[in-house]
Amino acid sequence: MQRTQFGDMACSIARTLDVIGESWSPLILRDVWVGIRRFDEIQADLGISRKVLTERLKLLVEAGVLAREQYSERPARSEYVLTPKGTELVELLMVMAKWGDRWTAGHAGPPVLYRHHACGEIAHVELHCSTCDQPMSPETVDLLPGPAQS
Amino acid sequence: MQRTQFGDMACSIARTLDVIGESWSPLILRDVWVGIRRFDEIQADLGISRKVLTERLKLLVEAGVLAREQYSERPARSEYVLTPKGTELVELLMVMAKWGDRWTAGHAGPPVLYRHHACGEIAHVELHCSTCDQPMSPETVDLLPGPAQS
DNA sequence: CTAATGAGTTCCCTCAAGGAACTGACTCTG
DNA sequence: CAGAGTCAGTTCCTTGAGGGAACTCATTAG
Repeated sequence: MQRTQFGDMACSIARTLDVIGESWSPLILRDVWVGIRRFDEIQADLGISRKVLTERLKLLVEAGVLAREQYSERPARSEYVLTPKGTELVELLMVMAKWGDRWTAGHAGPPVLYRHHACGEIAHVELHCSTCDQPMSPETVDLLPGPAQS
Repeated sequence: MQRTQFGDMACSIARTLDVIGESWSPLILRDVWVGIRRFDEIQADLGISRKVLTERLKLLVEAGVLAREQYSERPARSEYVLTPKGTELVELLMVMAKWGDRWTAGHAGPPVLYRHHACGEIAHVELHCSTCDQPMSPETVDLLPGPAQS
C-alpha cells in the first residue's frame, strides 16, 4: 500500500495519526483500556488477523503508547498495558465515542455508558478551555501560527 | 487490502472510525476546517494522490461530514465545507492536536496555536464532564453496558 | 490560437491487510 | 506418559487499496 508517512509533517494532527492512524490501532487501544490485554483476547475480540495484530502491538509499544508486561515467567506470557502517553490517547477515544454515540448510534442508543467518578452520573465528555474553563469548540477558536511555524 | 468494515461493530469508536478512520480523512477535514476547501488546494497541501482524494471526498460527503458547494456555475466549480456533523468531528481533531503537541512536538514547540474567543488566550482543550463540569479523564470514569448492550 | 486552471478519471504497479495454517514452549488430563 | 489445550506468535499466499503519473474536459485568460 506504500502508505505515506505523516510523521514528518509539521502538524500535530498528522503526527498523532502517525501513531494511531493505522487501521485497528485505536480499537486495540480501546481493548487494552477496557481490560482486554492479551494477544489472543484482543485477536478474538476484534477479529483482526494475527499477523496485523502482531505488527500493530509492536508499533504501539515502540511508540510508547503501550507497554508489554510479563505476567508469567514460565511459560513466558505477557500482556499489554497503557502507558501514561497511551492513557492520554484514550481521551481521544472518549471523544470518538461521544461523536459515535451522537451521530451513529441507532434507535438502540449507545452501547457503552460512562459514569463519572466525581459526580456518579452517566455523562459524556465536553471540551473546555484550559485557561478559562469555558466551553471550547471549533467555532470558538482562532488558529495562529505557532513557534514551529505552521 | 480488503479492509474490514467497522461500521457494524456495536462500538461507537469503531463506527466513528468507519467515517474518519481511513488514512487521510482526518487531514482532509483539517484542511477544510482551516480554509483549504478546493480539490487542487487540498491535493497540493497534503500531497495525496488525486485518485484517493476523489474517493475520500465522496465518502466524506456521503457520510454527511462534508458538503459540496458550487461557488461558480460556469465553469462548474465546487468547494467542500463542513456540515454540523463534520464540525463536531473537528473537536476530535482538536484533541488529536493537543496530544500531538504534548507528545510529538519537538524542541520547536507546537506548529499551530489556538486562541479561545471567550478569553482571548492561547489555550488547549480539556475534557470535562457534561453533567458536573469537573475534569473527566479515562481514569475517572467507569464503563457500563448501555442500552445497545455492548 | 495557445496556455492555464479546476476537478476529476484512467492506468499500471507495489505492498499491506486478510486468512489460514504452522510453530514452539509449556500445562493439564486421563 | 501420550495427547489435547493454551498462549503468543510466525509463515505463506492472495487480493485489492494506495501511490504516481498521465490524460480528459470545460472554460477562461492572454
